[in-house]
Amino acid sequence: MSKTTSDMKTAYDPQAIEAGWYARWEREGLFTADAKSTKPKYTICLPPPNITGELHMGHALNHTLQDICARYRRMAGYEVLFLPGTDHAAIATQNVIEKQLAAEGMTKEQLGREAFESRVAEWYSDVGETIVSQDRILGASLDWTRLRFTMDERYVRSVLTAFVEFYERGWIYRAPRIVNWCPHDRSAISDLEVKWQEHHDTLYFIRYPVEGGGDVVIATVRPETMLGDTGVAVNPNDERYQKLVGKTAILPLVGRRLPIVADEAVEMDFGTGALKVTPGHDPMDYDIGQRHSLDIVNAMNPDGSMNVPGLPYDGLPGVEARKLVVADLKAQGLLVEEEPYTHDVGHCDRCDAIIEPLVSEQWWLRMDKMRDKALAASEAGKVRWHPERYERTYIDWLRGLRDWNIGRQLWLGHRVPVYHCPNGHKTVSVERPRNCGECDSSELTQDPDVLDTWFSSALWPFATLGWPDETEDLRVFYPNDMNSTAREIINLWVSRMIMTGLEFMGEVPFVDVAIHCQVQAADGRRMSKSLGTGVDPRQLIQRYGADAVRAWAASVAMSSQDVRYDESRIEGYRRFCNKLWNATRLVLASGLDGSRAEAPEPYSLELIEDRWILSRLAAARTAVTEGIEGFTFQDSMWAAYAFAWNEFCDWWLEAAKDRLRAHDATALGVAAFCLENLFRLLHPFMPFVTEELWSRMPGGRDYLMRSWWPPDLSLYADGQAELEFSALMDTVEEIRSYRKSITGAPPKGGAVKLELDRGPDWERALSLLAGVAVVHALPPGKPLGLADGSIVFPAVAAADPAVIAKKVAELEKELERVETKLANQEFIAKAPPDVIEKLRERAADLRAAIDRLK
RNA sequence: GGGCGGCUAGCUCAGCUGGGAGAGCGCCAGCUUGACAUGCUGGAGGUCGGGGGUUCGAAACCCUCGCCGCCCACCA
Repeated sequence: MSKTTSDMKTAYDPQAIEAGWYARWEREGLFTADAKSTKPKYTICLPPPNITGELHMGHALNHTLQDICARYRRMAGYEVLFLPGTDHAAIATQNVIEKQLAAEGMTKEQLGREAFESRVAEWYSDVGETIVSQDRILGASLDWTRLRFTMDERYVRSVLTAFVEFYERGWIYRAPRIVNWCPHDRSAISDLEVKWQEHHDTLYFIRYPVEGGGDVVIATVRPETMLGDTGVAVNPNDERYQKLVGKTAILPLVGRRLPIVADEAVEMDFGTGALKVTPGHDPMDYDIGQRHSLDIVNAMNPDGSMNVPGLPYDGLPGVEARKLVVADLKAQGLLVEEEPYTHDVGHCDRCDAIIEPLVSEQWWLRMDKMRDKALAASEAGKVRWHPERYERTYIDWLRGLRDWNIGRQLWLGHRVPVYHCPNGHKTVSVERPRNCGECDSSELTQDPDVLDTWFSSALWPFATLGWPDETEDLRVFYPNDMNSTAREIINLWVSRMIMTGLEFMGEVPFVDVAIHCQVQAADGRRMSKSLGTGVDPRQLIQRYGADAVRAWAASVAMSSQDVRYDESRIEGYRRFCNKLWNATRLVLASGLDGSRAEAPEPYSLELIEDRWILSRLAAARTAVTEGIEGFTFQDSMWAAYAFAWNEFCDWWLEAAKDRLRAHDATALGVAAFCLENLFRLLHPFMPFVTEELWSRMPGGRDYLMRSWWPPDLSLYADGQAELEFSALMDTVEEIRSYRKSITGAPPKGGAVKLELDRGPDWERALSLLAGVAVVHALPPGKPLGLADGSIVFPAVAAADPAVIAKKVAELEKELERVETKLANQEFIAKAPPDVIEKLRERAADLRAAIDRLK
C-alpha cells in the first residue's frame, strides 16, 4: 500500500488523514483481543464513564493514557484487551433526567415510573452512542466486541451474585443508623457522596431550664432540630458543669425531660461548652446517644419537613420551622444570644440539596474483613501507585473505613435481590424466587431499595469478563494490568475494586494504578459545564486533530500538579504533526525506495551526522520506552519530540540534504531507519499521523499498529560521535550568532580555520551547516574567535568593536566566576575530581576564546 | 483539624538521585534558502514565593513563614 509523495500536500491536514484509519484498524480486527493467543496478556478495563453526558477533557486525557499503554503493549508483543463500557450512574443519571423533566415543567412522579424508565432507556442509548463515537475519533483502540454496560443483563447478574455472596457471608445486614439523607432524592447517600460547602449562618444560644432550679445554655446552628433533642451533654472535665451531670433539663417548646450526661466528645471551648444532643439528626450526637442510651427521636420526614406531631411546627419545611422556633424562643425569653457563624454544610454531590442527617433503616455492608485484606495486599506490594504518594491517600482512608451503606431509595439502579413475604421472612436470591425460603409463601415482594452505583462499579475488573461464570476471558484476562483514574475517585472506586477483587477473585484486580492530574480551565477554575468553563474535546480534535490532543494529554497527564488548559500547547503538537509530515515528504521525495530501506549496519557508518543521529535515536528509544513503562508519559513525549524536531529535522536532515538529493544509499537508509523507528515510538501517542506516514514508506507494509516496538538500539549508541557532533553544533551556532550580530557579515560565506584536526567529515558537515569554507590559512581580515578556531568574514574588514566588546565582557564575567571557584581551597579539597577537572578545562577554553577576540 | 501538591522567563509548564537556569507559546530582529512561513535563523527576558540552615557548592536537601489548590475529618 505504498503511496507516492505527489498526493502529499505541503501542509498536514488532520481532518483528511485521520478520517479513514480508525475504520480500517477496526475492520482488520486490530482492536479485538484473542483469548486463545499464546502471547502474554495485557488487560485494561476502561473506567466506565457515567452515562450522564458526553465525554469531557478529563475523559479525553484518561482514555488517551490508557490507549497509549494498550497500543504500546500490543506493539511490544502482548495480547491486549482494552475493554470499553459505560456506567448507569444511578443517582447521577436520575438527576440528569429529573432536571430535563423540570425544564419541561414535570416531575418524575407525574411522569410515572414506567414512562420514566423508558425515558432513561432512551437516554442511555443516545448518550452511549455519543460516548462510543467520541472514543473512536480520539483513536482509542477499544475492543468494541466486548462493550459492557453496568445495566446489561449479564452485568446485573454479577452485581446480584456479589450481593448474595456477601449476604451469605453474613456481611450484609439491615439496621437503623444515622445516614446522610438527601431530601431531594429522598435517599440515603454515602459519606463519600457528600460535598461540603461553606455557609454563613447564625449560632443561636438557647437556655434550657434544669429541673430543681437553674439552667444550661447550649449553642446550635440548627435550632429546629432541638425538637428532636433527647439529652444535654457536657465534657466530664468541665468544672463549670460538674454539678449538672446526672440532672435533667427540660426541653423548651416541647417539655421533654433531657438527661444531662458527661461525654468526652464535647468540646469545652466551643459555644458554652454544653451541647444539645439530637441523636436522630446529628452524627456526633448519635454516637453520644448510643454511649448514654439516649432515646432517638425522628423529627424529620423524608422530604426534609418537620415530623413533630402535636407541635405547631409539624409539617413545616426546615427553614420555616427554624424561623418559628427562634421566634417562639425569643418570645419566651429563652434565646440568650445570636452570633454570626461560618461553617461547612454537607450537600448532595449530585443534586446539591442540603444533606439532613437522620436515622434510617438501611442495607449495610461490613467492610472490616475486606479492608484488612486490602491493607495486607498493599503491604505485600501487590498494587503499585503512580505517582506513589497516592498510596497513602488510599491507605489512610482504608484504615478509617466504616461499614458501607449500600442501599439507595432511588428509581434507578440495581434492585436489592431480597424478597419479603407477608410473614416477615427474607429470601435472598439472584433469580427471583417463586416462594419464600422459610414459609413457602408465594406472595413475595422485592425490596424497594436499589444499590449504590459504586457497588456495581466495584466489580468492574471481573464482572466485565464474565464473573461469576468461569469464562475464558475471566481466566485469561484477570487480573487487569492497569487502572487509570482521577484522584477524586480513589476511595469511591479504586479502593472498592481492590477489595472486591481480593474477595471474589482472590487477587488484586490490577497491578498498576495511574492517577492523572486534573485539567483546569485557563483561568484556574474547575472545568465544568455548569460554570461554562468546559471544553469539548470534539471541537479540539476538529481544530487540531486527535493526534495533537493526545500528544498534549500525554505531555500533561502525569504532572505532579493540576494543569491549566492552554490551547497553544495543543496547537504546538499540531505543528509537530506537520513537521513529521514534511520531514517524511522530504525523505520520500529524495527517491527512497524499498531496496534502500535496509537498517544501517551499526559499525559501518562513517559520517559523523549518521553516527550521531542513530546514537540519538537509540537514546530516544530508551527514553520513550521508560516513560511509558514508568507512567511518566510526558518524558516519552518530550524525548520523541526533541529527537524528531531538534535533532533529526534541525540537524540531521540539514546536514544530509545534499546526500539525499543525490540519492545517496547510506543517507536514504539512515533516513528511513530513523523515520520508521520514530513512527513506531510515536504511534501510541499519535496513532493517526504515524500510521499514515508509515503507509507511505516504501515496501509492502502491514499496519504500523500491528507492527513491533523498536528493540533496544544501543548497538547504535556512540558516545564519541555525540561528543564530536555536539562540538560541531556549538561551532555552527557561534558562527550563526556572529552573522546576526556583526554588521556586514553575509548570510553565507566566510573562512574558518580550526585549531584541532577534526577530520574531513566533521569539516564537511561544518561547511554545509554553517555555510563556511574550512581553510588552513585565513584570508586577510579581522579573525573572530570561535571555541574551536577562528573565522574571517569576507567584506568585514573589522568586526564591530561593540559586538566584540560585549562578547569579551560576557566571557570575562564567566571566567571570573570560574576562577573564583577554582581559587576556593575548600572547593579544591572537597569537590569530586571530575567536577574540578571540568571547571579547569572550562577556564582554559574561556581564556583562549578571550585571547582570540583581543 | 489532619494530610498532600504547587509557587521557576509575560503565559502554560519541564528541571530525576545537589556541580555551568530550560521548552512551547508570546515578544523583538532577519530570512518568499527547492520538506515545512503550521517554517528557518539570531535575540531579549528569570533576586527559581520570602527568610533561615546544611554543604566547597542548593531551583533541587532540612526548618520556617506566606499565598494557591486538592483530599480526608462526627466541633454543635
